[in-house]
Amino acid sequence: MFKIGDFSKLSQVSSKALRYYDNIGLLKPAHVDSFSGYRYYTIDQLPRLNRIVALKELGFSLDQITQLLDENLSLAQLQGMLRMKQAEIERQIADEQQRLLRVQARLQQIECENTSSAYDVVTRQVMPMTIASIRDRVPDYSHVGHLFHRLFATLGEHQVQATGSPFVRYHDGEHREDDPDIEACIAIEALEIEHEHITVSKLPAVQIATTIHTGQYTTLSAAYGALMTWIAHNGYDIILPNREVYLRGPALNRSAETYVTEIQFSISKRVNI
Amino acid sequence: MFKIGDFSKLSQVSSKALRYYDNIGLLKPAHVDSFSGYRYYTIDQLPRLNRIVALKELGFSLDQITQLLDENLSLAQLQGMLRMKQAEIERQIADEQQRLLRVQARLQQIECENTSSAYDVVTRQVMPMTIASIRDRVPDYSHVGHLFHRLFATLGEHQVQATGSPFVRYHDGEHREDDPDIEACIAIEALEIEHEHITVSKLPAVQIATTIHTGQYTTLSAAYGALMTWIAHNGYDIILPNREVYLRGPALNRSAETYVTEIQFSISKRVNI
DNA sequence: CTTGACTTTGCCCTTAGGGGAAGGTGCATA
DNA sequence: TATGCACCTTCCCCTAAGGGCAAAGTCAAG
Repeated sequence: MFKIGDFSKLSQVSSKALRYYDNIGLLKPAHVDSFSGYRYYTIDQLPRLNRIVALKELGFSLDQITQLLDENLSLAQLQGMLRMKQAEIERQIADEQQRLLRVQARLQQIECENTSSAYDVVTRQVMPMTIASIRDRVPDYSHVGHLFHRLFATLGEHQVQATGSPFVRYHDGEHREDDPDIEACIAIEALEIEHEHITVSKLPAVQIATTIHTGQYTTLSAAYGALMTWIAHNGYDIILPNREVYLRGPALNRSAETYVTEIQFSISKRVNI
Repeated sequence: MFKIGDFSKLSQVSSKALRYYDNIGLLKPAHVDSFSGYRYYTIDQLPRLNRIVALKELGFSLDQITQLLDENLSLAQLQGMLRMKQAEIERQIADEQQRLLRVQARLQQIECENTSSAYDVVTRQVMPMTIASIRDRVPDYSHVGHLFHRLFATLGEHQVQATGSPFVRYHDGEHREDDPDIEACIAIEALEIEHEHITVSKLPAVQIATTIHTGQYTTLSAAYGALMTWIAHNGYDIILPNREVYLRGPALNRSAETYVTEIQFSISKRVNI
């Protein structure tokens, strides 16, 4: 019979942990003095404690270990749990490696440019939405306002409720100053409209990499650069078209310095063969 | 000005989290209505929130992010934090891979032997200790009792306090039935003794892989087998000598079925070149 | 008998919020 | 203007696996 401290030294498991295991019913002492409350363990309990520690190192929670030990389950069940654990660990490793990649990309960027980027790139989902849009190949970017003008005018005529911020989709494979293929979009309540020049379509939910640009549109290219670099360094592929969301644009008649624009690229994890 | 729900939709950060960030001072709303308590956010806060999310995905804690954002630190400091993070993630990945190895070893064992081993192998430290011992090359294992007899007799003569369980150290590179080189040991309070045939030495703290065998000594080899297999499958190298700790041995005059023995191999992580 | 080492229970603490209750607001509609 | 209804607020409890600390009780040796 060992007191808790001796058993703790023997097994190298803290007495706090031993008490906890007692509380949750994972390892009850062989004897508890009913007067003093002292816990007494025997050497026979060491194998069970060892098993607990071993399973803990495999990554099982104490809850799972309790089940594993008490509901003495079949070999097949144990095998199943191990396989699940295996898959889980593999997923975790992949996550960590992804994280490592991001940290390294950030470090590399600091080393190369000797500056920390003003753009923080984040991945997230965009919700699916129904949009009304006008798509056209226009001479240059200054015509975007015109497209939105036509779009909103038509929606107004039909009394269609727009929601969210207006955005454009760029359908060209690469950046081009001249004759870009632009689609001016706005999310709408889901309903049917018919009108020449206006298309209603549903955009599915997609995973995107996104960054926020604050300031005039003439400096947007820096944000594009940061975003593209990030995507390349973090092992993603771009899926066209990309979106440019005008979170705060010219509509408010405020200074161009206060414009806020979000750039979104739909992405998928690059498959390395 | 967005209410918390709108800002949440915009950023894909839950409003619960936004409130939490407000509480810990990480992201205060641009305006809080003093009457209703409603939080109002502006689009200008999106970059900061984005930065928070980005840093969170790098693995920083909210506490660290608060420091990173508010104590606007130098590029060198940021670089330092990133490097530390990098090292931490690399360590984590190594840990997970170790864990994966263990799970796979366990699965492999089930598949090969179609049974779950009775032996759970655990790694831990043994504390440094001062021991008294008698080392001898004896004809066979049955002489171990004799060695301990001499050891305890001598300690008794000198009134030396023994602590812990007696154990032996096997100095032979491999298992041999005949003429093994055996050292019978017992931990003692640190003091000087001189006596022919008895050695006092200090054992350093070492990392060990250990398992517990319950039952007669004739079946110890199964435990050895399980332990050796585990060590091989988990990428460790053995450092001699190994110890056999008699947690409950013949001294109590109980049935040999109740003997409890711990086998310890000092290990080091195998370097893969 | 005393002393010191050990043990007990109990409470609060840790991360990053999630879930839910009770009650107050804001906006659109009848 | 009254009323829904969706949204917002604070408050409290919960998570996993114990760690730290405090007050009080116990054990064993001298």
